[in-house]
Amino acid sequence: MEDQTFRDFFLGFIKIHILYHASREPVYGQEFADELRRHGYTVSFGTLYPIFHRLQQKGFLIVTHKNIKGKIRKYYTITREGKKILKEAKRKAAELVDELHEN
Amino acid sequence: MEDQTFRDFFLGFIKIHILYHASREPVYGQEFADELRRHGYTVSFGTLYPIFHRLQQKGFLIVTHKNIKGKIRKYYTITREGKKILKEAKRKAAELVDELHEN
DNA sequence: TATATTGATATCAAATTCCGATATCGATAT
DNA sequence: ATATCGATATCGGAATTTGATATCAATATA
Repeated sequence: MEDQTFRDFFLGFIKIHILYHASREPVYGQEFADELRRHGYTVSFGTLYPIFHRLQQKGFLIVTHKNIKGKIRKYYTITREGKKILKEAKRKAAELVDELHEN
Repeated sequence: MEDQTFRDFFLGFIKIHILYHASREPVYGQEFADELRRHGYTVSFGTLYPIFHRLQQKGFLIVTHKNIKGKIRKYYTITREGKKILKEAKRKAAELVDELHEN
């Protein structure tokens, strides 16, 4: 179960995942797609890269280029602003889970 | 803190909230907007109503019209299909929260 | 009888986002 | 030269989001 009729439910989750990982260590797109797949999310690069770009453009991530064996990788790291959103996301996600488990 | 630079992070949360409430009792738009506001989400009716419509169209909700003191209300209730998504959402949300709280 | 009010849903057009497919990039291997 | 490899970028069509505005049906009021 994971298809196009309800992917939009989880796009926010994916964005939060990105912020979280980028708060722990620099992340780049290709690797992150695998990480997401491991968590059961499927997302194409046509979706993923623009998300990275927007998060950067909005000031939640910063990027550094790294040349790895001749391949350019763009590593993203969270910013102070990004951390604020992440914190808010943490709170809201916890609240959601609590509510979902009320009797 | 809750503005248009990161609303998209939480639109999925809102949709899950809808499914959850519609699994407990019939819900309608106007009332639900208040409920969301209580939870710290701001969303206009131009966003909210189309979400209800799509959830219904995709078979996750069913609607019944009720005439309350002359005002028509559209009460939405979750379907079997909707419950499946809700269950999946519950699992994914819990997983997200767990991950966010890892050291 | 008209019209204002009230609680509610519907829809519009512009902007943004999503998506799969396809292109591109830079270095190394053949 | 060109094929391959790991990676990022972008295209155009579709779908979603948004604030603003319209509409609806009944009742209250003038």
